[in-house]
Amino acid sequence: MSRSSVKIAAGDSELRLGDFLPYRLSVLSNRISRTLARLYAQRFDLTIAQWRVLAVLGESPGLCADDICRITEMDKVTVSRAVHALRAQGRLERRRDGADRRRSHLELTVAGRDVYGRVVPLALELERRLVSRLDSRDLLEFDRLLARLTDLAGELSDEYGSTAAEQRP
Amino acid sequence: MSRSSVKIAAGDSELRLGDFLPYRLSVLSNRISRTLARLYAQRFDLTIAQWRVLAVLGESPGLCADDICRITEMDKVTVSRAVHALRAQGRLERRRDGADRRRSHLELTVAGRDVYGRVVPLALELERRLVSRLDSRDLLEFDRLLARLTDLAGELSDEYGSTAAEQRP
DNA sequence: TGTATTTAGTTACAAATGTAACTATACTTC
DNA sequence: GAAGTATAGTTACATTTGTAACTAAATACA
Repeated sequence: MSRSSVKIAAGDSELRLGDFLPYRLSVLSNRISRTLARLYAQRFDLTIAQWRVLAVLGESPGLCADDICRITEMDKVTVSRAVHALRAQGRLERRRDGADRRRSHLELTVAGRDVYGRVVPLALELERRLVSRLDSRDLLEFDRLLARLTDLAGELSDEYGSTAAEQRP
Repeated sequence: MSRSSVKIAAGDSELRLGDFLPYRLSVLSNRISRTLARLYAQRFDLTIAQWRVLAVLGESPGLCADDICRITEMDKVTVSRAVHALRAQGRLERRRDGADRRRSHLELTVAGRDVYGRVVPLALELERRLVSRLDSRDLLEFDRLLARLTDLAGELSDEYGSTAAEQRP
């Protein structure tokens, strides 16, 4: 098992992959994402990216692709492709902005809202099943720490991104 | 910002992507993974998969590819490719098992151990910088909940997975 | 003006990843 | 010990995904 009960960052100079936080987060996130992806793909013919675009537009109709990029942290190519796919499926429409004609406002069609209405309960159910076995105090705590770490990871990403930019040929 | 302080699974039937646990975990994991991937790629010409193989073998020399699959939760194709790349880079050698000749035991070369020795401190440093701003009680708590959720996510994945396609090995 | 820069979004290409089929060896059981 | 099954690992193909270059429109500014 583990060297000690404090697995993360034990001040050690050796590494155990199984205790390494980035790795452990990736395993958790992948397990959940794979499960969801299977659900979306099998029942609704949606990828994760398409689902996210659908989710954002279901919540906030009329956003443009760039808004979705910022909100979801997906890059613009990913969003562009998801939007195209959803348009091809007749689940989304776009309407050019009158003032800025580079921009298009995106909205779910009736079919899009229908899928949205069917996916959301399943997604929430999966989330509920995942967390229902934590007591509410733990859940609240996890929620808080997750938010905090996400902020910290953002800062860290900025630091490393700018300083390590050209260390190697 | 959020509807309430308890963001996750508030018993609601509406979904806010920004509060949705699978999404939030994915954002956190991706922020960290991107940062690390950049680090590994720029300074050591390593992908995440290659790094993981390196990490496992640095910790436990002589494992075979299949052991690495089980330990890392990567699939065998991913591992096979990472092993090939590391061999091509002269960072890893394999030695056929005498008793079972389908199997090869994998070991880092001198060059491999050298890279390993240089990556580990950077990886640990990144982890340490990430968590150093949580107090140790919070960290311990996060550690515990992360492990718990990962177990639960495994169970959930099995449940959802078994309904349609294949079982997990 | 008009020229340069920025921004929204797309296209084209390259790298990575998953699925499935395949090879080779080992194991089981009759 | 032959025939069928299981396992380790690879190859081939299809999808997905990221990177970079591009188009078109808007903005800055000289």
